[in-house]
Amino acid sequence: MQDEAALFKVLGDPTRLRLAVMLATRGETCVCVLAQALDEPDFKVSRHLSIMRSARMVESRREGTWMHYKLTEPRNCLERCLQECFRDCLADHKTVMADASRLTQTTCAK
Amino acid sequence: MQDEAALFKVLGDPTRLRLAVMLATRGETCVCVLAQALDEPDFKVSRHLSIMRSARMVESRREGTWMHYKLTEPRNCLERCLQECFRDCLADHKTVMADASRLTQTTCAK
DNA sequence: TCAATATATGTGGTGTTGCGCAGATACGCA
DNA sequence: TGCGTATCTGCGCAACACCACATATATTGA
Repeated sequence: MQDEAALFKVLGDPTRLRLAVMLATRGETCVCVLAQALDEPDFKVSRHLSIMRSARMVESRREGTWMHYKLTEPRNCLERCLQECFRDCLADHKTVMADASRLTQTTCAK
Repeated sequence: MQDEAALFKVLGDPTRLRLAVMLATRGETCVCVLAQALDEPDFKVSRHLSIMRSARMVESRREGTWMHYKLTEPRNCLERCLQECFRDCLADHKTVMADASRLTQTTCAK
């Protein structure tokens, strides 16, 4: 049960929950875009993403200097359920909408 | 988003997650039964239940010296989704099964 | 009123978490 | 090789979380 609780624990921080919903609705996204969306310093976003990665909730892909993050494929019922949750219950949340609208660019500068 | 994260945070502790699943599958249950099922001291179970109640995740009903707890009716999409999660994804978890089998009585002594 | 039972809470100790800052690292390009 | 941009990490601090123990409260029934 430790592992399952750990998943919830990761989502128990507002910044990480916003990131999770963002990735669920947008798919793979790079750190600079996420930081702009959330209006938080990049080191903070980066640190939370690394916590999420430790829990295998997200995975990263490097492309030049940019790091792209996405949700991992759900590997069991619980992970599937939680991702549905992000999309079905949280995507239209006020804060999430504000995060999305804060984006002036949909991808990082090339 | 604070509120939503707070919900996840409550579930981010193994003891509370076990309690949540227990209540989801058994319905209203009294503290002594929960403590026996989880094989944890009653003051610990009681304390975690009170944390869950602060988050309005459970509600209590007194009957004599006993306190019965149950999950609150879900009040939005997220709460509904999480309760489905308890029943559909976590009810057959090894730990939860062990909790259930540890019960020699299905209700507290009368 | 008093004892017994069930449940809740105050307390202190210890470990964990989130934060901002500063500095480190990684990569691309000149 | 050296610079600039993007990202990550070490650190110290303050706040919080969980635990076990002891004590308090609530209720019933003698």
